[in-house]
Amino acid sequence: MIKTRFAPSPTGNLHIGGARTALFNYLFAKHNNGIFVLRIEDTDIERSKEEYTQDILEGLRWLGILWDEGPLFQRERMDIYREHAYRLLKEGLAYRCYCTPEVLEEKRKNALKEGKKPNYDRTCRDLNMEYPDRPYVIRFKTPLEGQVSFNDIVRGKITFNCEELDDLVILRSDNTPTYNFTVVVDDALMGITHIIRGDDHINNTPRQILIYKALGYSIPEFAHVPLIHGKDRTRLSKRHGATSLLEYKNEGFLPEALMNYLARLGWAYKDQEVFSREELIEKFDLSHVGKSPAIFDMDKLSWLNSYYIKNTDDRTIAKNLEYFLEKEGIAVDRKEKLIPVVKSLKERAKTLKEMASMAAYFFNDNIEYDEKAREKFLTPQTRDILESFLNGFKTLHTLDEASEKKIIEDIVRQTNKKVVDVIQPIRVALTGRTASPGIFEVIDILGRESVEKRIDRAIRWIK
RNA sequence: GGUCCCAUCGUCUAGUGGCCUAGGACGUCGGCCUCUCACGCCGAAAACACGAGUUCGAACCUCGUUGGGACCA
Repeated sequence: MIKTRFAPSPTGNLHIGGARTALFNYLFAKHNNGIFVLRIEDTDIERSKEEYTQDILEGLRWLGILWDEGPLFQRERMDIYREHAYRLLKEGLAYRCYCTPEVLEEKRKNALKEGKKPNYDRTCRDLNMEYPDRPYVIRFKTPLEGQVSFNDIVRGKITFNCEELDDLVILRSDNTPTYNFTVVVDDALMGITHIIRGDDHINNTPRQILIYKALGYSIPEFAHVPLIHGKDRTRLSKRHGATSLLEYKNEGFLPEALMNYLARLGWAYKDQEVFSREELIEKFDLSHVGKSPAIFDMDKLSWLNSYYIKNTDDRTIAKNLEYFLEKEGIAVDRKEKLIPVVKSLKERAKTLKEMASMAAYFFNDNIEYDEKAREKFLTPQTRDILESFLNGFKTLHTLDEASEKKIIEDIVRQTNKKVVDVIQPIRVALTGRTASPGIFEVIDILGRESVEKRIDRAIRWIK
């Protein structure tokens, strides 16, 4: 049974990179009918915050990355780590180190001065006595020589020399375990078979493998996926913009679009660009994950989002639109307008937020005129056009495009103007802007009463 | 600085020794459509980092150089 996990530490929001790591783990597990576990690595009490945990959980739920087990919290498992640390101590695979931070700092400086590596010099490794009254840390006994290598699923064989690794601390003097130790204990105990994580962890892997071996647990498969970079080609961080996945939600992105985008960042399936969740699960594999870092490209995300807006059913979009309209403070009193509005706007909006701002004028007759639009199209010269249109419009028994068109064509003939010159003032009168869906569509959505009210208001405004 | 990793259009990528005159997508530019704005459609520019080798043949294999990144300090 395949088992993967996503193990963020709640020291920050869930960002794009973390979300993609989670996604790959989720897709790989689902593709193989396996289990996806969520584990919160909150051992760093200083920096871990409850709000970050919430952000992570909410972000994953929003994206639809649902976990089968968890969330497990490392803070509740401290005793387990301690037991493991003392077990290694008892078995002679770890040792007590009494060196104080000051001494260590001194040693590090000296080593550096002599041009040596600033590794711990293993003074306490072969100490055969205990000092019951002195504080100590527990260090792992790293083999003095030999190599550790592993077969990374995405990168192939990676080898490290043991001399490069020093005797890392597994339990601090305050009795708290360290990162490289807790991950191993947890992954082993939870039966994780495939560890898919960012390649910033490659350097940790050999130490972890050594710990697996010392503990007598079987070693999982590793797959290190490249990090996501910002435009400046460095690791994605706060200064690259969105710090939380939920900001994308608030900006009006569809979770399906973001998931699709994230999946294609570092992974490809031939020439295919658009994937539903089901298709991703069906087609995802680690062998087509790339090795080089990918740069986050807002333009492409934007394109995918508009694609998904166009191709998602109207009711779903309408529900979202309503949410965004209300968030912008626009009361949606006439809900029956929602679907028609979506129909005409889904081709034009790149995000739901943008759609809401384009939809605002449909829901309130007291529209605001865009300044430039007003100056250009609501003038004494266009008043006649508006009046003619209003008069003609009032005589209509039924509202249909053909007869509305006829009114406009008549005005065109009488005034000797171009169609566009007649329509634009009407458009501004009805929407307040120079750009909108087709004028007959707008009239249809607005309905007789609103149209007359708005044209009339524009005429009075000119006077 | 040490260790490890990486390298195809601006960006995401296809490519696993002959199918490559290097394909697709976003973006850019040009055109068509058109009541505005979009959508859509058509077209264009745009890449195998460099140098050696292996081979009949290399984007693909090997080595080196250069560049980039991550981790540790």
